[in-house]
Amino acid sequence: APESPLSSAEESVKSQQEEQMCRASIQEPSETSESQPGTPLPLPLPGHSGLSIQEMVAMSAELDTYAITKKVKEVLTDNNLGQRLFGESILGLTQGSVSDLLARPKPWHKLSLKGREPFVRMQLWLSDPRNVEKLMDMKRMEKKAYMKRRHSSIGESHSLESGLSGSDLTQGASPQNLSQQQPQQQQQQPQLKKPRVVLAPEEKEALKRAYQQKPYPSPKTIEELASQLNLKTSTVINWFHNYRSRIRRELFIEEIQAAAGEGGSPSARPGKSGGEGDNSCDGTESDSTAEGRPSGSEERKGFLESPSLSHRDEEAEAEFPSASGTSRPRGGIIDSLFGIPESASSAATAVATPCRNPKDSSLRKKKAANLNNIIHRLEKAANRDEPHEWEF
DNA sequence: TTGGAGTCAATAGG
DNA sequence: CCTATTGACTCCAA
Repeated sequence: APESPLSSAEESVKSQQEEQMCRASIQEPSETSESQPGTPLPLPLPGHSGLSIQEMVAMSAELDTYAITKKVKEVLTDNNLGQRLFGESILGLTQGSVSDLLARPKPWHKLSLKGREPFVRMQLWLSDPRNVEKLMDMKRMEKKAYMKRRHSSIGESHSLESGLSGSDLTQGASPQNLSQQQPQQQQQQPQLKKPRVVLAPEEKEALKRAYQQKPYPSPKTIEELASQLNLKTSTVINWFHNYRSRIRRELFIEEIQAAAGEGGSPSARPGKSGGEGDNSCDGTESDSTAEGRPSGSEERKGFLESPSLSHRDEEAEAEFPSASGTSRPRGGIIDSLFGIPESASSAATAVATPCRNPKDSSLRKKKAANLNNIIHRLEKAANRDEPHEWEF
């Protein structure tokens, strides 16, 4: 299949590390009748023990999320089973979420309890000898139901029996309402559908540039960006939330890959071909970045000092220092971010550190993002009274 | 309130 | 059909 260009060192496909969960010795507080506040998912999960998924998640040993997703993808493709079916019936997630999860699994130690749930379900599914068979059955039933519906005018749903039950209908769909919209709304449908904002490439570029200047823009900056780009403030805010989150995730992935094929030659991200020549940067806005605090009681911010002319690179561009690694779950919490003057107490100092090495800027950019994140928190903490322990 | 984590769900490509 | 991307939302913790 069109898998990655870089063959990550395949670890033994054997991932059978399962069976550590399950009733076993861990005695749970007996009945613990109290129903989980959560557990909205009606997914009964293939029989298996009588534990709830959350209980299993809680006592599960560390799982290799990368190996699990790799195996799941393999099984699904080998059997022509789609993500939608798998997601809705096995994980209780939608197709898009499954795609994301399978393509970019976060390392186990970075996952919250909630985030681990899908992986535990996947592991459980993988260990079920009849997993494929069951899923195929469901697929057949769906098709049958579909055909029926298509034919006869009325189609009622059945509850699918068979061991697994199926999908749920994620409720959700809470009514929206909200705000206005740009001069652009005219839906014939009785329901006003929000048009779903689609940012233009130049808008994304501008946002990325803004992000490099300030990963955590102040409300004022956000306001400025929004008006300059003609976007709603909430859109800009959401964009920053999402971008930060996604950059962070990519860092995790590299962490995993690096761990997998340590020795080696990480090689450089292929990056696509250059593309056009424009790149004159600042085609539209530029300027900005003003934000002058009259009172100046704030900290001073100095972003990149040297304009340099190293701007290019597909994704966006950035010349940031590189720090290696991030954090380890156990052991040294700070095994990284060296190469940077510890004494550096401001974002400007760290971020502005030049780094002559025009290679793999993508990687560097991500690490820079992480660094910025750390810096942001440090500054925030410093601003507060007692910054007990920081954990990166 | 702000930011992070997880997701949803619309939509762009195959 | 299916999968990948991504703006927006919900829930939660600080």
